[in-house]
Amino acid sequence: MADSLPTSLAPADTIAGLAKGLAVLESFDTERQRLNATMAAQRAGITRAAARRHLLTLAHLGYLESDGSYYWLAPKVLRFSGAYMATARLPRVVQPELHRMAARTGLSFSCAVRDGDFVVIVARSAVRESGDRLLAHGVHLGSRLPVHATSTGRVLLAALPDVERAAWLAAADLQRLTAHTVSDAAALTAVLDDVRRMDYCVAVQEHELGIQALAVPLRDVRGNTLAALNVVTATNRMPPQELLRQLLPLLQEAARTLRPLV
Amino acid sequence: MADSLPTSLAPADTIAGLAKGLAVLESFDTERQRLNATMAAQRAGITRAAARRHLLTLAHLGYLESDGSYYWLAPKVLRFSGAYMATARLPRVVQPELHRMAARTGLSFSCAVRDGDFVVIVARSAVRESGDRLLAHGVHLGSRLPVHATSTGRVLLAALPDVERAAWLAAADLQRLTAHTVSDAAALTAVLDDVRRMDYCVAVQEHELGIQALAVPLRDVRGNTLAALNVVTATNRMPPQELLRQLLPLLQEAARTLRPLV
DNA sequence: CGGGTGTTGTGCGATCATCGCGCAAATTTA
DNA sequence: TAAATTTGCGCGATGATCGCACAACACCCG
Repeated sequence: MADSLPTSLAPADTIAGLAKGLAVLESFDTERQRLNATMAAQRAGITRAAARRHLLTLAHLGYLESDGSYYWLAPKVLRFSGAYMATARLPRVVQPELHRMAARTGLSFSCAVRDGDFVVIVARSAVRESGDRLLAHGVHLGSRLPVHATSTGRVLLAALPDVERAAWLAAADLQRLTAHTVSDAAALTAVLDDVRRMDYCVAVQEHELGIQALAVPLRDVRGNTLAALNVVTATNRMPPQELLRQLLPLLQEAARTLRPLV
Repeated sequence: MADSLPTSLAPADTIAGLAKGLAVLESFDTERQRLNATMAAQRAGITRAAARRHLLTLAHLGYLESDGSYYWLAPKVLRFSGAYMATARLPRVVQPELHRMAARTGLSFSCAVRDGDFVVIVARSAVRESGDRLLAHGVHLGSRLPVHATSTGRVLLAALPDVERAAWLAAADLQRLTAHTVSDAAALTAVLDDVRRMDYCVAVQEHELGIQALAVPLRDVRGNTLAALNVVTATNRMPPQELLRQLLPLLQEAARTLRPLV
């Protein structure tokens, strides 16, 4: 139900069928992986009959698979991410730098941009920890993490002009994800002011227990913040001040190197 | 122009707007990353006016970015792959096995399924070679490789029933990608018969010079081939018979381990 | 076992979203 | 500067999409 159809009025030329179809496709997420017409209708905010037609169409085109009643995502949806990854400048130039840092430190680095209330991971270099347990496992390319509880998200929020930031904060639902999540608008504003002043952000166990992250903004030559770079570590491996001492210079250096390239 | 709109007649309830919109979204690929209304119309096989409306809609929904005339993919398209990767059983169960094999051998392993004339990479464990030059670089999650010139593709083709295989071969455009590509239907049939008999496939420099690959089918307990697992090496690192001797047992063992899980 | 209650599948006529024509503005070429 | 070409987009006609409503099915409970 969270974010279904665009709330803003359709701007002149809009294809309703396409918007609804994508709303249907978006309603398949981590929680609801298998939907029937009734559920899809609810989640996408359309009628059951319409949902059925859209599901049928998506299945016919190969984006969904179906047993007749239920539908689920087909691998064909990877086509879009494949095309994005192959063509978009940002992941292409950032990826090698992330690999380099990961190789040097043995830690996991990501690059993220904002999409509404979430950050989207557009590049990542994950390192298997001892054992093959992945840190912050389940974070893939294309993963969506809540913007208010992540180091990258806060860096991106901090880069917003005051009015936009205020508007976002007023509308946002700052869910408490762990006992450490800052879920109060005033408190978050203060945090974001800090982020602006320091030009980095540390988030300790705000999104997931046992995990902490450090992020810096990635700016282009004109000073626009295009993305955020971050590194993730287990809290029991490194105290926050070590995180800053060892990894902040590395991230800042990477951001500086990438500035003319993005 | 290649594969735009579904050629089969629309089956009863189909939302034309959605089908066209997705055709538009699909027309952004590696070759053409930035399109205007005219080009998108050509590639998607619709009129310019319609293309414009669909592009506008996609941009409004956040899937495309635009400077007013040209359009390109926005990171929001990663949402779909993120959802697929988080929910689909296949990549989830295969991924750890790929990592394990990659860690043991220092080589790159993938898992692929077929989508028409292409295989789609649904899971991958890439290993940076000495230096940080990635082997078969540019192969990402969601990458689409021609089915006839890849080890995985042939394993998947070999699993087709005779009639389907024949139908596919009759319609297929077997592009010659390197001097080694088998691009003759009769020759490919023979190759596929071999693949069936041996239950593995080696492809040496057929897709990319200097690269060879070995693939085996991944079957479920009922014997249906769901995907293909493969490993890629540089031709100058390992002669084909070594590839078979060292890596075939590893892949077969992985496929056997995964059978009850997929 | 049968009637009631909720859910699902889908045909159908009305309606409004979508169609592409075609003009005007912008841009390129001569 | 004028001609030729491409692009942006308004408009009325039309047919694709809408959701109602009924039938078929599943399930529960008296």
